[in-house]
Amino acid sequence: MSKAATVYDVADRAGVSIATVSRVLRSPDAVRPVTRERVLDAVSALGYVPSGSARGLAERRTGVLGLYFPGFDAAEEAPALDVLANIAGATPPFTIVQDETDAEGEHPSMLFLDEVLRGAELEAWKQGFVLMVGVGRHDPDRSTVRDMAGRVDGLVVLARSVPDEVLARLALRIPVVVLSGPSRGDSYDHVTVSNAEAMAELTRRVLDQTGDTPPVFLAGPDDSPDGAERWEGFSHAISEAGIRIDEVVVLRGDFTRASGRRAAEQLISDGLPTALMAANDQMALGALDAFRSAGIAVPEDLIVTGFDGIEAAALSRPRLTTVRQPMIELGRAAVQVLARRLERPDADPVAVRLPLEIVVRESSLRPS
Amino acid sequence: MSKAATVYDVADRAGVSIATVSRVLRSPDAVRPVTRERVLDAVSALGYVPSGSARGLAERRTGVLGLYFPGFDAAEEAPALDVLANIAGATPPFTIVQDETDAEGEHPSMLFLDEVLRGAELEAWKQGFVLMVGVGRHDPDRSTVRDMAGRVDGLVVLARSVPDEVLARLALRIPVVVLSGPSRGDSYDHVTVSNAEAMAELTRRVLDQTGDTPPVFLAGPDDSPDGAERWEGFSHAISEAGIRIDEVVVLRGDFTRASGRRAAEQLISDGLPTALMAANDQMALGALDAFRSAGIAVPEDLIVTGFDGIEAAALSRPRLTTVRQPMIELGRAAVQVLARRLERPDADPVAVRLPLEIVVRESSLRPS
DNA sequence: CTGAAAGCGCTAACAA
DNA sequence: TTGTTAGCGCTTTCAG
Repeated sequence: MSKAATVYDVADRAGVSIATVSRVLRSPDAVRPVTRERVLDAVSALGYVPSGSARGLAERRTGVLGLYFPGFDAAEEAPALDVLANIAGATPPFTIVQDETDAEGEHPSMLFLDEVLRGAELEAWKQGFVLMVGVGRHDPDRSTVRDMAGRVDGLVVLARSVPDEVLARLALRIPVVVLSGPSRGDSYDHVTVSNAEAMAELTRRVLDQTGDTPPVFLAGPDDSPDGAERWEGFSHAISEAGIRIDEVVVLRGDFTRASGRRAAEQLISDGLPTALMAANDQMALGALDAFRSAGIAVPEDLIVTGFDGIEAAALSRPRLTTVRQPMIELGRAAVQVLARRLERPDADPVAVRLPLEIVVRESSLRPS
Repeated sequence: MSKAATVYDVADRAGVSIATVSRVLRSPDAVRPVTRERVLDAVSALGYVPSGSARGLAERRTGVLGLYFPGFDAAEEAPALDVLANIAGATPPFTIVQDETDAEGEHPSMLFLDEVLRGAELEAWKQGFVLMVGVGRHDPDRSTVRDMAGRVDGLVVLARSVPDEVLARLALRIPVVVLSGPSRGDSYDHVTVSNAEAMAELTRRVLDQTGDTPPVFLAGPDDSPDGAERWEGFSHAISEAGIRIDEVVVLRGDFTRASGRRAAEQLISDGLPTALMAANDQMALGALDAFRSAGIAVPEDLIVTGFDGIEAAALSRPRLTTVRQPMIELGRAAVQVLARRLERPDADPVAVRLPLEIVVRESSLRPS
């Protein structure tokens, strides 16, 4: 790690000019085989690795795509993990935990982002890009995202993770794709899902079973755009069925399992509805927990539905009816749109809307 | 997105030199407030975003850390997803799936990497770095990782994802941390877990219950270093108990749930052992599936254990006894070690070994 | 086929 | 406090 070799070092050693070194690396065929060999020898002898910065500067492109997520809110307080305490031998190689309690799986939205990231990764890989993942800090000026914008060829941004005016500025420099959230008539490319439509359909199906008694809606935090769209779909279907919206009981949670549990407990003491429709799976699962503890049978006593299609929803008892987000596809689509934009910089902005999948499972299937 | 503004543009517009522009951005206090304001105005007026490449070149550091993973083997054949087919309105907003069968959750090692990535992300965020995630292609020359190496300040590499000689060359240019896998006496920093010791302990505990009848071992693919270490721990405990290794039945799987199921089916027809110890959770869960179908009771009829501590292992019935990898901590530790190395480039290489957690659940608790 | 030289956009002495 | 200037390492005409 002394001092990294540069083109000059390689050129010297091979007895050629730096231009030739560059050629050998970029277009090998434009160089006579003997010369090429000499250069390649020098390259490996010196352990030459080209500087991405220099290359990026000269080429005016980096081959890197960026993915920007909002910050780790909860994780911020994660313990400070002191690695140095674990230098080999300093700690026992394992610990033992007896019979721990049922898994909670309380990573609210991170699970979602993990999968989106995986999809993005996959598609970036296919398209020959590397992905740079940035996580928002709570800087007033959003400098992280600006930093990223300076080092990538294009940026995928999670909706509402960046203030509009900052986004507008970034878009001046590189193509930006907005992921999820409402697709407004702006000039960015968008990749979204049809939250409202799917929730409306799910609601219709629940109403088919419950008749005219409206389900209770368990909403998310009121600053969540997804939550808002889901509510919109729900209320649309409700009105459509001729039920007055103000007859509907709406409980508010915060997308965590605990808040679902609390909501269910409240219902248990206030009197059970025919159905509970939650704005996400975590809350629905929490409710399932509470109902089980109280000896209330789902779906016999009431129907429960979720939204998102997280893995735990398929593993619960009863398994949870939900709407599956195409998380991997969202990531892939975003990168694909970005790559396309890079090729045709002035095509019209596109709004890609991926289909959701309504997954009907036992939690909503009332035995007749 | 016309032509991105540069320092020169900003300087012109603000009527100052480029040095002053740079100063305003790097050390604002070194500039008279009025001048600073003028520059900042020009910056926003022009939507100036500094070029990371130029900055990186001049500063000789990028503020980016790299994380390199081996390629998507299976995913390679992932469907080619044609986004353009989904331009808004072109497809139905949702589809409906009735009563799908039990979730498979067949992302072999990706789940592991997801979590490691999340940990790395978290720590990078804390330390003020951005993370660049690269996924290996099957290039003969490993150009992806070399490309990455050229654009980051330090690199975390998953063990065995990069040939030794390539790694050695990269390490000439930037610090490298090797994640997981055996920590040999090389000059890199290592972050690993104690696979063998934990597996040995788990085996002892199983033997406590089964007495001298040796468990069947369900191994992973033979090119997996983790798998090898686990086998090593298992066989160590076996010998220690005075059992001859060649008395042990070893089945080989490929870490997938399906292969676990097949192994279990074979046992069912060949005759049940007292215990089945799998080299990872996926296979153990597959075995659980097969036993359940066959009406065989776990742990009453035989004990089953896994390894890794994936979420599904906590949600199965019976819940699976396993050894939990500190995946998030692995990612965090790797980044932390890297950051530390960046500060003190010539400290001795460290080998961090994180403790595993043996999680005892019902699948291994024989009722007495 | 190869070399010379002009940038790419920014930082950091060094002067003023 | 501000400006001048010399790189940082690489790509890419343009000559030869």
